[in-house]
Amino acid sequence: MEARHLRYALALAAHGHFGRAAHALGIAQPPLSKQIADLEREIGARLFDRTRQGVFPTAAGEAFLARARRALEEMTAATVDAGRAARGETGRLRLGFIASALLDPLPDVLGRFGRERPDVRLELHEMASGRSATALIAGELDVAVTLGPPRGAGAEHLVSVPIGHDHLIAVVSSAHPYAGQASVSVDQLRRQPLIVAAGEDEPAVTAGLRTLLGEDTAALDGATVARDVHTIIGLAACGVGVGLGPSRMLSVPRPGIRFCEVTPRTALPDLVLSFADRDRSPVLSAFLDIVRNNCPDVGAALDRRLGHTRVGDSCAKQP
Amino acid sequence: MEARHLRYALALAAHGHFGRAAHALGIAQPPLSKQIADLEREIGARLFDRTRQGVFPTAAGEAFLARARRALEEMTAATVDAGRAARGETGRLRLGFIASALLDPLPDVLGRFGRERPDVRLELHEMASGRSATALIAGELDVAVTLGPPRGAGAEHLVSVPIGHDHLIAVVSSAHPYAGQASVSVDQLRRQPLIVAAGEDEPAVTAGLRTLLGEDTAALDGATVARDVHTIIGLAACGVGVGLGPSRMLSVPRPGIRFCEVTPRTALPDLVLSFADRDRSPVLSAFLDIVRNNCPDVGAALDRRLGHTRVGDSCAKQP
DNA sequence: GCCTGGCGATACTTTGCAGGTATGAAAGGG
DNA sequence: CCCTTTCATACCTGCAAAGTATCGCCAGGC
Repeated sequence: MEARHLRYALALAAHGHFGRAAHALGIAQPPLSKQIADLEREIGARLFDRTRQGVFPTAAGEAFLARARRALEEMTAATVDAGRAARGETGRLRLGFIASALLDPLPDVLGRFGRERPDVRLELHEMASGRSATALIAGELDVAVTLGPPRGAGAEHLVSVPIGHDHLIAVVSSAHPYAGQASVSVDQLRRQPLIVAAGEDEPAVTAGLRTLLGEDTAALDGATVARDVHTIIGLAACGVGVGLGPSRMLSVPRPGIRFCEVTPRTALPDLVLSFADRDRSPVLSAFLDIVRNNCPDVGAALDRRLGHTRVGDSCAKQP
Repeated sequence: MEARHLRYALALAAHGHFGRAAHALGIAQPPLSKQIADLEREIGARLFDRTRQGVFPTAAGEAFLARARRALEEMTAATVDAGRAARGETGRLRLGFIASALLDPLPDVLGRFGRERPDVRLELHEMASGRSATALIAGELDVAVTLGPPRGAGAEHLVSVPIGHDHLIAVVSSAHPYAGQASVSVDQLRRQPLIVAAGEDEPAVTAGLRTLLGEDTAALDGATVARDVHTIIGLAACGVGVGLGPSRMLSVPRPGIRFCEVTPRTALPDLVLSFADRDRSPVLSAFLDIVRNNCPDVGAALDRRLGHTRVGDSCAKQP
């Protein structure tokens, strides 16, 4: 049975007349008679009563037509849904991100994306950079925002572009001795309990801190390890010690705390956006477009990485 | 788009390999490639990613395949449903019947029918014979059980067979003077208030009573008209008068009442089953089969009426 | 590095069937 | 009783689906 048979049967039922139904279908009457006859033979039951007063569906015909209508609806919906998915209007985007990214670039990007693509399901997974990288390589994520570019087995199949620079700053309670200072030195830091958000899953940050503090591993090893920047700020506000985190923290001012620069100024690993280089998903491409529009320099970096293979070509029509 | 395209796309997705999918479909590989290419061109989007590791649906492909699966399911369901409807396993039977038919033939017939055809929706409409007849002619009923064969415009297109004979009996309260009698005479009836269930919608019964009681129209005109036999019995039990009704009433014995024959014995119009002679609905034919099996003489009458045009031929396969 | 094998795409041929034209058969209506 | 209407049948044509042969491409192995 072919879709043609369904269309013909529905037209015949709608017009109640072979000649008019055939005309509406743009074919002659005999082919319609034959197709209906073929259909009835295949079904093994008469679907239409041919009377002088017109052609009417039998009970079997009514049952058939109800299903036929739904089948054709599904078929047109298949085309529509596929088109929407191809244009990235529907689908899913699994994003892994480091918590601090929620401070600066993500709110804008996710807001725009949600507004532009309301029917795309955004799956947001806050995780450390190392876990994002492995999940991305394993195909469990579509995009990742990490501190520093992903490393390790499989990372060569990822495209990574920096989407934000950062340097280290300190945060202390307003009551802290350093609270009035514009900046704190490395020596001052060594003399205080530290609060950092750098475990084994954030190798780039850990390495940066180690370089800054020199061989004095004691200061770092004794530091309180927080899971994210909000915890750093919270602990610092309690006076537990000096919090060390990305300058992105400045975007969340809060009473009872003070921020200080760290001298010497210490660059942190870039905030990096990564995705599989084979991934031509239109949803991903829409996401990248938004990231591109959000910060022009990122767009340039993206274009450099992707060369002339524009993401999104996969849904282009043939000439 | 044709159903073929859906089947091919699903096979390709299932096998992840053009060659094997084509083999499973019983065609060669190039036609499959072409059909998939045609489909993708029609949709305007690539549905499958051809990689070294295999052929995988894109996001658009996944959306398409989900709908395609449902469309094909609807199509097979269309065949199945049509077949069941053609065999009379599903559908609807609208039956109009006179209330007294519920005393004798209907309980058996409806019980069997419900057991044999559990998926047929039985629509039961208790109504007077006249209304049944007009509803049947208007196509609002499929079968009718009436007192006497339907008459009037359009009745010639109905097939009617008697399914039960009846004669008039009387019913009185146990306290009634006639209660001890085996039978009551016409003279005795004329001397008592009567209770009958014969209005203008039951012309055959009214005519029968008028013949019995002769020119003394007063007895009949003054009679209480009940809507059904149960009301006749109820009123008679209250001592309101002498109830006159079909002998079928005997099948509902009840304390506090007595039944008496009426002399002379007076035949009532036959209980008649009617349906449109053009109606070849398999559900109707199944219903008639049950009626036929329930009482052999009815079967013979049915066969005589229908001649060699067996009901149910409409769903026979061509040779 | 080159060969080889596997896979999908392409080119060309064949064929089956959808669709067109002409006509027949049956049943109402004037 | 003929004529019209309507669906079915017969036969022909052309397109497109399927088949055959081959190409191009990439990967993996010697």
